[in-house]
Amino acid sequence: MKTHKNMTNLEIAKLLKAVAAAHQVKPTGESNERFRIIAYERAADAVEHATSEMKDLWEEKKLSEIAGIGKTIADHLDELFKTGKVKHFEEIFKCLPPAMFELLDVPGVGAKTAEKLTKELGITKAHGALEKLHKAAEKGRVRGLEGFGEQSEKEITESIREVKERTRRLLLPHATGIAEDVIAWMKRKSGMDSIDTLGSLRRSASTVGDVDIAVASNKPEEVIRHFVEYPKKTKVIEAGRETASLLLPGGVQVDLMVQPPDAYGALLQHFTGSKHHNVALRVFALKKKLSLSEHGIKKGGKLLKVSDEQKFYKALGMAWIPPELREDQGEIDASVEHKLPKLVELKDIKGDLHMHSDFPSETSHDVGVNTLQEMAEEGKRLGYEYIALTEHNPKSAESEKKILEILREKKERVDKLNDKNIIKRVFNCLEIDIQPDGKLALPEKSFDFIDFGIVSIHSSFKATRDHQTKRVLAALANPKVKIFAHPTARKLNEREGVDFDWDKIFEFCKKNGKAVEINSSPQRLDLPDMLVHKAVKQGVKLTISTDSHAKDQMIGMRYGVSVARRGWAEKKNILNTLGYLDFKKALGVD
DNA sequence: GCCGTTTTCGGCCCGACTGTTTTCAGTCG
Repeated sequence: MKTHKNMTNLEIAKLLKAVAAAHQVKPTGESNERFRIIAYERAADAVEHATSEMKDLWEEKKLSEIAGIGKTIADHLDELFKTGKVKHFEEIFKCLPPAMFELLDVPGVGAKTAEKLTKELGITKAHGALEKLHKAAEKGRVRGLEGFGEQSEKEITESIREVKERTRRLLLPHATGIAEDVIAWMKRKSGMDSIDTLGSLRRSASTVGDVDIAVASNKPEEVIRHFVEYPKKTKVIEAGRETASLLLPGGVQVDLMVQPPDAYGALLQHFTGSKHHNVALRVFALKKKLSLSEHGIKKGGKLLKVSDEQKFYKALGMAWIPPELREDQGEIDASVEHKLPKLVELKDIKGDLHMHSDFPSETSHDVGVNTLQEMAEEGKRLGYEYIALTEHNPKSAESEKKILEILREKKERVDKLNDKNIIKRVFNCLEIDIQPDGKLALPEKSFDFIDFGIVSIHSSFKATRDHQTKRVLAALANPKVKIFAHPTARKLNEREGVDFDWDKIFEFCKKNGKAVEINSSPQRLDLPDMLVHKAVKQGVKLTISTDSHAKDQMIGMRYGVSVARRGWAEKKNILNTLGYLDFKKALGVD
């Protein structure tokens, strides 16, 4: 494992996973070995999902604040950031081929298998390790090894191909669409008491791997027979008595699980996850001498079947936990103490504050496809009291005179639109670029022509955390700027978000009455849920908006609401749940 | 190696599947 001083969270996570794997392969014989492995895996997981870069936390001496990182690993990371290496880790990796850690990415290959393969096949270097194993398996050199056979060789070949072509994770709306279509097909058949999504889809995570669906029925064979007839399938992967899997175009896998109604609650709970939630829940249950599984709740060796989820949680002495919260972020304690948040709902939303009409504002970014009026009418249809039209700012290359003309023209058109009283208010706004130096891409006089501005980053994603933080704070300081839009600027499956000092940004927003946006567009879902949770804890006001470039995208508000819910947001945390007058007052606009 | 309203020592989730084996280890979610 190569290490250096500026390792990213992803690289550090991989390093910690490698340490765990090394311990599995080279047991020291100590009795706590098993748990040390688990501890390193947990730490790797925590680093991978942290909302700040470890290096930044290290500079602030806050490494141990991450759950799963104790004194020992914090010390190792301290050494890593100071010297670029960790002596203790190097000692552990000694005599192990670097190639083995690359093979861990292959599904079905764990530490033991990886080590055996690299040793037996003479693959040592990390670079190109996957290709070498792939070739060896294709040539039939794996089947002869002890503990391997034709089956496992085939498995390896297929898994590596899968890794190479790994279809990216599905975006939430895409996965939702697929699930809704499958569910509609299933409902054409009678004999099903309930049907629900499972897994990350049911928890409304931003991206989804497989689409998993649960059915309650006393006739599992019939349900499965109907399922495998799903017209859009490209292949039936497997069809057993209680489970079946289909492959859909684009490599999307849909799994179905069927249980009788009297055991459905345990099934639903178990396969909704998350893994971390379930582990924490079982630890909690053990203290009450209860053992949990997908089959039900065991007490003194006796299995209690559970028909619905409410009963499942009630049997543990807790309130039902909304799926969005099941990430082991404190929801179990909150549930026990009956302090779960009352999560915001779609019907609470009173307006959409980020959208683009076809008004020609001479921008260098995309314009929308619908007129100002069409956007307002769609807002009315969705039951909103207000919307904000936030076209991108005109190109800075235009003369100031031209820019002011464009903005005067837009203001007139919005004024006229407001005279028609389609909804209570159409706010005349702009989405303004935050330039690399923190200046806004708009002449000062322009601000007289708008009700308020939302600001966002569309370039210069790479810079130090300190620089990026100052950049945004400078932009937010403008009194007409009210909302920080798609804050991290991440694009799911495409680019990581910008690294900020969130404590500073949130503190500034709270103090100065600036709101932070949860952008609902499928590729963004930005602010990410973990940071929403942080913002909620710090008392920062949020908005949920769609960033629609066409009126039919405005329906996507539900996905932003999902993100808010995953971040523990209640109605009171979201500014655009307020009625028109209260909203105006809260945002400080006329 | 981590962690703490039953513990600063002594615990640490549960079950299924798979392939290669004669009774189980490794991996996964």
